[in-house]
Amino acid sequence: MAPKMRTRGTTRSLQSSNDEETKTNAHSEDSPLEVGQALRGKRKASGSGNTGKQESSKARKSPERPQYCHWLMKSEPESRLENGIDVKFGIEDLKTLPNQTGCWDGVRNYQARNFMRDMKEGQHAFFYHSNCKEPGIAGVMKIVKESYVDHTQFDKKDVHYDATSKADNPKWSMVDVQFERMLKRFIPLSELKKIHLQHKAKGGSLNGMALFTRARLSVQPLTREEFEFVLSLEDNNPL
DNA sequence: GCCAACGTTGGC
DNA sequence: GCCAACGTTGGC
Repeated sequence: MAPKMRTRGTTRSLQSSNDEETKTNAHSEDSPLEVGQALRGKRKASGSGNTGKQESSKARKSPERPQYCHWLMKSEPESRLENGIDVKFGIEDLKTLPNQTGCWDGVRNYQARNFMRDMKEGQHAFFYHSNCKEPGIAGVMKIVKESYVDHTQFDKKDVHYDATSKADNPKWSMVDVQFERMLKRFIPLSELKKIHLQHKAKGGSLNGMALFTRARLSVQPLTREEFEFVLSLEDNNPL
């Protein structure tokens, strides 16, 4: 493996992939849940799901979560220490890994985790730079391995070690991502925000973009329309 | 199951 | 560095 670095909290870190456990498959049934669609308003107390277990109640019957096939994943491109460890991991760092591929570990938020569990091989995700001088979308990556157990949850030395997660029932998952390309130009959050506001007022593709409606989620879904709209901005002049 | 306290995210 | 937004925890 390789280096490892992490991003904050829910965001991720990475290391080269390799699978040790390819078969682990986290997915299992344990499913997830929460949220997805539900969350509408504010978080309802019941939590959204939360902990892996409780959702059981049957409340949710439907395995029906809307099927998304495009994603946005946040990571911090600038150095920042968390428990003495640098969590920096920008798109340039991903390019540096063997095969330009790494595992997106360190996600410790159930909604974000569940979105990763929904990811399918071959789908695309934007690499978003957060908590930095110029936040925004830097490039595109591809999901190259579907969700499996995030080993960092059991590593006491890791920033995202989770003492509450048991080996026989791991809480956290990760996927492997491969760098695909940089955007032709960096699309800053400020520009996306202006467009979002316009679209909210008069209609448009970025009307309900999760980046604004669920700002703190580090792994979020995009509709095809949103994904394509963002890509179309590459050829425009900055707003 | 409710909800106040607490912790984290992440823009600014 | 500040702090608003919001997810999580835990008492009751």
